[in-house]
This record gives sequence, structure tokens and C-alpha cells, in this order.
Amino acid sequence: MDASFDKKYQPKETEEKIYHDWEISGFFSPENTRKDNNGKAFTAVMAPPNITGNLHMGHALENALVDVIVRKKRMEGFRVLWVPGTDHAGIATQNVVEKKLAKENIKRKDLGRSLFVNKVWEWKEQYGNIILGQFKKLGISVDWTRSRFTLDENYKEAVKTAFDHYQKLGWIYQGQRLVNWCPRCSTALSDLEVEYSEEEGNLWYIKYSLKDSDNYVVVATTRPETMLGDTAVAVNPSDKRYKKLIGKTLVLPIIGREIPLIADKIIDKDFGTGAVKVTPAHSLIDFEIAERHSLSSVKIINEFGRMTEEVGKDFKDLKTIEAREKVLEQLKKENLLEKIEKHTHSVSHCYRCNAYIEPLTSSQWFLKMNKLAPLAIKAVRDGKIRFYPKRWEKPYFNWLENIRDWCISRQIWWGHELPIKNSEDVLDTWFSSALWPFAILGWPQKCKSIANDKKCLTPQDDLGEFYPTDLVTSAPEILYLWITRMIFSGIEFMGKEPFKNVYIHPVVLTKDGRRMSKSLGTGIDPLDLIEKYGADATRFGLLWLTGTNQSIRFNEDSVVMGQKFCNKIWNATRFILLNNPPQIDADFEKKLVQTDLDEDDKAIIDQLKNTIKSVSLYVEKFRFNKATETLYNFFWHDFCDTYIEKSKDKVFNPPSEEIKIKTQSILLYVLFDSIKLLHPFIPFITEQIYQALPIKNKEKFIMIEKWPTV
RNA sequence: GGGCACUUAGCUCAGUUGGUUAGAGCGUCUGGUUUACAUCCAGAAGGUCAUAGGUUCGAAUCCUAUAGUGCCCACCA
Repeated sequence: MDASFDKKYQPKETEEKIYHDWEISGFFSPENTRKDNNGKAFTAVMAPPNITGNLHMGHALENALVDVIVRKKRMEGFRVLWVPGTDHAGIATQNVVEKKLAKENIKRKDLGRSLFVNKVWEWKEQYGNIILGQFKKLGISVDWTRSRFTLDENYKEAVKTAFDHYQKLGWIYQGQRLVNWCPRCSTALSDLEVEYSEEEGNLWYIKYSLKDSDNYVVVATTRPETMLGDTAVAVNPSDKRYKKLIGKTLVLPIIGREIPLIADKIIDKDFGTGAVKVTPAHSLIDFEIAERHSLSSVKIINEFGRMTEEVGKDFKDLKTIEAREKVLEQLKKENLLEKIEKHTHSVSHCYRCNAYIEPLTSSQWFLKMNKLAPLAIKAVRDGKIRFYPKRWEKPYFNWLENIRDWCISRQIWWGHELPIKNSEDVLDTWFSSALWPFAILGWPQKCKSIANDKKCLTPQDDLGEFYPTDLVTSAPEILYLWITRMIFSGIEFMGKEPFKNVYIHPVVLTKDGRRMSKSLGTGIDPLDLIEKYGADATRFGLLWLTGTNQSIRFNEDSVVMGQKFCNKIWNATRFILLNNPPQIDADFEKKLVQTDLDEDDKAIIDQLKNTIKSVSLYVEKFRFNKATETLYNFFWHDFCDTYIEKSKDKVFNPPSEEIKIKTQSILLYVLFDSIKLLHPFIPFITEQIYQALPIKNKEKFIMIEKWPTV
């Protein structure tokens, strides 16, 4: 027995070394693993973490469970490929570096574009790979030799090729459109990058007088300052109160502009007064109304969140909030403010910096969705791509069926430059992430033949071998941002869906059901758990909680349970090895047929076979809680509490030497199969035990052992 | 406004297609253990399965409604 077999299992002493041994062994790469499953490939797509990030609970859960699948597949003889990498995360990274520079009193604009981008690269070199090192602590079996970054040189070519392709098809256009604008980041954002929060504000009722009349119409608004940009007032065509007035002219207060009273059925009769001011340059609904009625548009707020010269010198350059005060003051003076009501409404924020979004018209680049969205819809409808759990299909379809064109330009400096001339803009980060499943495999370089429109006709090497991939796993929050876009991109450029299965894993919440967030102080750092309990216990704890619900409340008890379970496995191994069992063959089970088995032996072998069947099935169905529970009950109760206890007499006071040897052999054999089954879940301890077992013809590592079958 | 999920023991949760006394871990209580493990073993207490109806021989499980919790999408002029 190995002297290192202490009474207590000490994960800290060994995990790092084991991981290092795996990594240098080359077995994380598909070309080095066993090839006894007809050389079939199995590919998993990692969601590349942001280079600004730190490992959080969501990463830990997601990668732990993909690792379970991937390790099992590898043991089953698939050529497994799981490519790691990082995402340049345009806005997020730019903000982080800006903040860092601010501490040194350096402003981005003072540096200028190229110096700033250099600073970001420096930052990336220094901190950008920290998160991947944290991923290693979890024990995930990814192929580091193929690691990618969404802004590396080959990736730039992929992005350029994709953009050119879309442009050639006429699917990319530049347009003066209403976009979500973040004044703090000074960039446009896509609809998905806007978050909403309920806030209490006011509803101001303002009188707009009819031209050449003492009569007036009252409109209600939450943003009185935008009235300076009104070009119409709209009512519902069926609204009796206003029917006679439709088509008449109103005079915009303060400005004096003559604007029409129009009818549009989008207007809700029951809100406010039923009459709505129309500000096409600063509201999406108004923008659409203006398009339908050919209204003019007056841009009164600029990209810095200040009033433009369109509003006259009294208001020019004021911040919107200052303009609001001044507008209200003047309206009061002219007795045009009818009343003020308290009003709760949802306000849009930038998802990166939380600043208020200022909707405004701006010249941006868009990718048409009318051809691409249907591709993604069809792939799932036809069953080419399956969602687990299936309920995610509904929101997926719903989103794609109501999609707007994708605003792909961003007015920041860190990102893929727009491959066209005369633009300072960069592309939305997600434009590059959308290409991830095939870009990481070598597209477009590894297309031997490629059609004029840049479709890959004959993929070579990795692209030929590992595309389409088998599995992508993600949090629900990036279903639209990432999953949908990978699907239509993959079909468009490769002619095939990028993956067969999409597993949407639950969101990890705190024990009392709150969001885990660093800023709220509710986050639990998985690295602390790994430090305290070991990576195996942490993985076990998370997997134990991963059922079919859309969220899980994280409870440290389950990690403690994992820790105890590891200790139990450790000590069962100690017991078995302590009594110097005879060496057995790796395929010992074949001999069992000829062996004289007693009731206890038959029972444990039966239970083992059931466990093999169940665990295999549960992993295939993403039922990680059931898989871990099955293993836990089998090993702890069936094996330890029952079989091992009963074996003691047969080993210590054997009726015959034969029975002693048989019992010891079965103990060793069941342990051997158990740690193989447990390995995908708790890879470190099982590897360590494997190395100590007296088994003939072992592999070099348990990670390339054969997965038990019945 | 639309969609999804959840409500089971003090706490965190399991309960495949409806079928014997509803399970686990933690916590509590009782007892045990001279060599695998006190991070252990044996056992106990503790649940009107959110509420109200319905379907059924039979419902935690299926249906309807109600209440509460959480998430997502749309949007609030």
C-alpha cells in the first residue's frame, strides 16, 4: 500500500500535479486518445469566457458538466475535441481598460485610438488568460494546443470573410436608423444589449394648442425635454375624443413648430390622454410611426447626451436632465402644464455600464435577418438541432420570428474593424462569436474548395473532422446573443448546422434564490470552494444540484457532501488495498462467469451493472443530478455499507484461501469499475486511486480507460 | 401584455410514462464502533406534497382555477 494513503483525502496536494500530468500527456488532444469507436469524433463547443472575467459559478457549472460528457465520450473511445478560448468582449473589455487608465488619470481620447488599442492588448496579455488558468483548476479536459482568441489573426480573416460574404449578398446596409445609444460608452448597442429596470418617474401632461384656435390637445409624456423634437401628435383612429381633430395642425410649445395631428392604430387609447407626442429621432415606436406617415425627424440629443443646435440657443448643449428642467419651467410659465402624475415605468440601461440608454437616430450598419433567421428556425423545426430541455425551443422560435435587423456596428475602438473603408466603427462582439464553432476549427483557411460566395465546400483537417460539432452548452442569457447567431452563421457558411445538441443549463442562484452578483455581494467564488474542498467536491456539489429546473439554489452543503463522498471513496480504497489483494486483469469481469459467486457477490455485481446502465443513460440525457445520485447510492450504500462490510469476515476469517482471493478480487474489480464511472464527475481522486490499483495492463491514465459497459 | 419554471421534512432539493408504508443530504434525537472512513455505522422523530375544484379503482404526479416566488421576451409614449 502506498504510503501516501493517508486516512484523510487531501485534494490540495495532488490536483495540480495530476492536471499537469494530463496536460503534458497529450490526451486532451483527439489525435492521442484511444480510437476504438470506429474513430468517431465527438466535439463540444466551449462558450469562450470574456478576457475581463473571473471564474464564477456559472462557468464552473457549465464547464463541469460539459467535462462530464466529454470525459465519458473519451472513455467510450470517441476522438474527443473540446476547444478552449477567450472572447475579446468589445465593450466590456474597453470599459475595464478605460477604468484602469482612469486611475492613472489617462483618458481614452487623450491617448488616441492606436495607443489605446495597444493598451488593451497589453492588458489582454497580462490578465486575459487568468480565467483559463482558473478553468484548469476545475479539471476540465480541453485541448489547450488548439486554444483560440476571437481577435487572433486567423479569426480576423474569418470575420472579414463573413462580412464580405454578407455584403456581396446585399444583406449588409448602412442606415440612418434609431438605435440604442449608450452616452457613457458612446456607442450604439443592439436590442439585446439593453437592460430594463422599473423606476419611479413622472408623467407630465402638456397642452399643445391647435393652430388658429383657443382649443388644445393634451399629451402625456415621461420625457418632456424630447418635445423639442416632436414632429407630430398621434391618436388612435378609433378614438372618439379626437376623431374630428385628425388632420388638423398643432403648434408645438416653446419651439412654435407646426405639427400635424395624425392617426395610428399603435396608439393605446387608454394610456394618458390617448394623444401621444411623436419624437421620431428619439423613440423607436415614434420612429416607426414617422416611417409610416412620412414625418420629418429632428435630432435634438447628440451622442454625448446633450441637446443639439436644433433646439435653439437657450437649450443647446444642455444635458437632457437640465433641458427637462428648463422645458418644464417654461411650460409652467406659459401655463401649458396641465398636471403631473407619479408613474412607474421601465427604463433602459446599458448592459455593460448601466448608464441610461438614449435612443437616437444614428448612422449604423445592419445585417438583414430576413434570410438568416428562417435558416435558424428551420434547423430546429426539422430536428437537425435539438434543445435540452425542449421547452427552450419556444422562446427560440418566438425571438427569431419577431427579429429586427441586427445592428452590427459599434462606436468603440476594441474589436474587429469594419472591413470596409472610411469607417471608424468596429463590429459587435457577437458578430465574431457567431462564427466560433467553425472559426476555431480553421474556417476559412481550411476550406480546400470554397464557393464564390465564401461557402466552404470541402472542409479539410479539423474543419472536416470535427464539424458539425455535437454539443454546445450555455446559460439561458446567451441563447439569443450567441446560440441563435451561431446557428444561422454555421448554416450559411458551412452549409450545415454548427451542432446537434444545445443544452441550456440552469442558472445558479444563491441559497435564498437571489442572483449571484459581485456588485450585490451575493456571489460565491468557486475558486474558494475549490481551495476549501477540492475541485472534485466542488464539481460533485454542483452536479448533484443540476436537474431539469431552470435555476438551482446553490447550497454549500452539497459540496460538503462531495467532500465526504470523496473521503469515503478514498477510505474504501484504503481498506481494499490494505489487505494486499491479488492483482487482477483489466478485463477481470470475463472471469467472473466461471467463478463460484455467493449471494453477496451476485448482488453487488448486479447492482454495479444497473449503475453502469443508469449512469450512462442519465449523462446522455443531461440528468446530472440523477447520475451523481445513482453513483453515490451505489458506491456508498451498496458497495461500502453492504458488500464491504460483509466481505470483512471472508477476508479476515476466510473458510478457504480461494474465497478470500475471490472476495478480494471482486472488491478490487468493483472499485475499479466504480472509479471509472466516477471519473467524469470527480476526475482527480479517481485518477489518483487508479494509479495505485494493482491491475494488469492498465492504461497510462484513467482518463483514457474504457467506459464500463454491460 | 406574452412565455417559461417553481411552491414536497427545520434548510437545500429528488420524485421518468399516475400504482404498495412520499425519498436524499444537512440539521435534531437515541444507540454503536479496539484496526477503511467520527468526513463512520445502525436507528428514530419530522411532511393535510401552496390552496380549491375536477378526471380516475387509484393523484405529489394529469386537467382547471386561485395565490405566491423567480426568470425570459415585448413594451410603457
